[in-house]
Amino acid sequence: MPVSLQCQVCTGAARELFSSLLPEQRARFARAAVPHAYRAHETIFHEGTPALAVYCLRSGTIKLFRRLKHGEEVVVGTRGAGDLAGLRGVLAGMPYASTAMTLEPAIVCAIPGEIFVGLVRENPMLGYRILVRLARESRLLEGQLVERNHDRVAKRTARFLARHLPEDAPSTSACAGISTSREEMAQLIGTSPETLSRVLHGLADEGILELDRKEIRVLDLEALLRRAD
Amino acid sequence: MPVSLQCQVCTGAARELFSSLLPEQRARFARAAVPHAYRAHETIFHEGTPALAVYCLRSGTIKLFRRLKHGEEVVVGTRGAGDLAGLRGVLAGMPYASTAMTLEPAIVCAIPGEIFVGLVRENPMLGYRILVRLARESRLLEGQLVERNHDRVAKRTARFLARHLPEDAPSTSACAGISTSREEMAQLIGTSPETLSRVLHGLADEGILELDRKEIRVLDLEALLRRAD
DNA sequence: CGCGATCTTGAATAGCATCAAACTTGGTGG
DNA sequence: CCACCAAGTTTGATGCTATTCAAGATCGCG
Repeated sequence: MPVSLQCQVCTGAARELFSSLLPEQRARFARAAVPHAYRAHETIFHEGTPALAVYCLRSGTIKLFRRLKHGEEVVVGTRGAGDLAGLRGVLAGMPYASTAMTLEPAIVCAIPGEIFVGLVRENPMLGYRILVRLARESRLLEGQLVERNHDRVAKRTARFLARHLPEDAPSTSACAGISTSREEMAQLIGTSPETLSRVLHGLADEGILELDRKEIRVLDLEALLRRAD
Repeated sequence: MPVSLQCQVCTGAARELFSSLLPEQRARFARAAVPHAYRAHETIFHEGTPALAVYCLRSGTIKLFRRLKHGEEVVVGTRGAGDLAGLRGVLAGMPYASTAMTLEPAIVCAIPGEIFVGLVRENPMLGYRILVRLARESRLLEGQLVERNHDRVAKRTARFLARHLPEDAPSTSACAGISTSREEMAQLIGTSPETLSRVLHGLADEGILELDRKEIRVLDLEALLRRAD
């Protein structure tokens, strides 16, 4: 798949992150960064392989997951436009701790680790911004994994739905923008497809949702949010 | 409890972390840092309060935990000599995500957040080292929480015991340095005291451990490690 | 020696995964 | 246009792990 993209040093959502780069640094960045258009369900990097690059999402969504010995995939996070992936591996100088895979078509810039680290080390402002971002991300990760340990599937599902409502959601009748299969949705919530199905139909029976193979409509947002908390 | 300690800018395990400080910076650090000797089970900072300081452990051990609505404590990590606590809150400019409490008597230096952030921003080498540390810590956190989600209590217990063996452990007869009560040990493993008791006695019945109210002796390290994996 | 705290043991139960079978749905080709 | 197939989804039945509640055992300590 030949790509005729050129890295503008993230004109997108990550622009501010890199805004402190000097012209020379910016040029170095742009020269080294390799953008690539991925289709849905393509792997960007594999758990356990040397962390050679940091990936910057210009568009699309990806999931990060670990594979257990048993073979099962555990999703540890998702990233969207403007987010970075593979950051920790590169900084720690260790292999990637998880696999990154696109959930939808995505445009992703690969920034070689050495270049990235070089820029971070010589540009304190960039370093500080990365630090803040990593700190925020780490807090969030902790919260999500604690939540997954201690909240019931029903609650997590409600929260997941609430998080994926389109912005322009009318308060009583919204449409969850879930493009993924039930299998994948179950993974993101951290449960099995069967259990998810039961929970979803439970909510439908109570008139909170309306289910359709392709779409999940929220009929009673109030009630949904009540369960999400 | 009046303390006559003085901060040497961490002559201990965290020394290398701060080794890049220039004399003036080092002096500023030492002036601002406030060491304090805590007894066991004292709270260093509370979840939800503004993150005003980074804490650097000179000696002792602490646990970090979140309290759920239900009232239950969820341990999200432990820190020992040379480790930092409260780092993410200060960097993210957000309240502490967890509460820090000593498990044993500990000597801990409080470094005001502004001073810490100031030093990090003006000393790229320090910033980079903090970054690497945070990246490592975050990977570890992720691994531990995933493990807690998907490994059985028996396995986690075995791992916990293996991690807490004294260094000079003879291969077949070691003594786990567990000073805490069963209640606390259960918290650290992420289970209930009752379940922990059952698991421990299960291992004892198989001749892997020998239990005593005050001490846990490992009789068959091989077998223990086999269960830990 | 007795009392309170901690630890242990037992029984009942919740929540979820798993297995397996029925049921949709969309696509394909006759 | 319809029959059919494969993939995805739903539903039911069952089992397992760990929690919870409750009662009993043990220890340390006054």
